[in-house]
Amino acid sequence: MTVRMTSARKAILEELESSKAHLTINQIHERLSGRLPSLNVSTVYRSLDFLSQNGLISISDMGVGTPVYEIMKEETHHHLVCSSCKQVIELENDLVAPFFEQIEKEKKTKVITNHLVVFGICLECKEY
Amino acid sequence: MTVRMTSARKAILEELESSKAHLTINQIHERLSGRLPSLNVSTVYRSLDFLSQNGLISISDMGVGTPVYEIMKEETHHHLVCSSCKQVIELENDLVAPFFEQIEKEKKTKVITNHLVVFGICLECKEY
DNA sequence: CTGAATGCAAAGACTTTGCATCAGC
DNA sequence: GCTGATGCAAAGTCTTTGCATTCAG
Repeated sequence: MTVRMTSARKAILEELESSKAHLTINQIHERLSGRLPSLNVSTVYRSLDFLSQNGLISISDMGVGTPVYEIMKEETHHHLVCSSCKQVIELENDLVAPFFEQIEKEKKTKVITNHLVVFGICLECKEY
Repeated sequence: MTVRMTSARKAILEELESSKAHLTINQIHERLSGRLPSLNVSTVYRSLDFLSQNGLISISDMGVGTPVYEIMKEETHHHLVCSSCKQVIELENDLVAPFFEQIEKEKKTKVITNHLVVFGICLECKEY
């Protein structure tokens, strides 16, 4: 079974790559409908399945109801999402890596959370 | 607008309390259909909304496709889910608390992740 | 009593699937 | 040219909603 890099898959990867964002299925479909007017939602579903199965993209739940998809990078990256204003704050790897190492050591597991999401209340929202 | 502790809401809370588990909407509905045969799924949806809005239960994504619901406890609790065999391993609070404290200090936020889920590969699955 | 919560059925949204056609390789 | 991927439409699943009825306070 040979794998084909089709225009749909390529377009999805490019969109996720260039936008560097977490996108929902519908956002991906909308954004691509300019370039690929006949692109069907079912193809987006199938392509996202394919790409995540093959480790090219990752899936996270950021608390918006549906999963979001993003390009899989070498570097892990992590976010703090404000439960109140939904703002996304970056958590530097230096902050998270020691925690993961600790888990791996104590639990003898390999952590593969490529994108950790922690929920909280941001500074601005705390003040009101 | 007065709040009513109805039999549906009470039954859901009791079920989550006694099972001490993460249950999906359907699991909750099934488990209660013995006690409340006429309980409708739509009531389960509405009740879970209500209970989570009011901080009595929490919602997490454990990677099973649908969210799971559980009783909100004073103590936070955290899990490592094996992406391969789906086994759930507890992460002691002692392991996680310092990490959250670090985030709160550096980001000046309040972390309210009551149930952190980290994905990984467990010891057994690593060996095969 | 009163109005919030429920049951029911219907609508809506989201996701998957079968099959003929298309297009990478 | 093969065969995997796509488009389309239809089916399936999950979730929400309107409305009459029920029941908690």
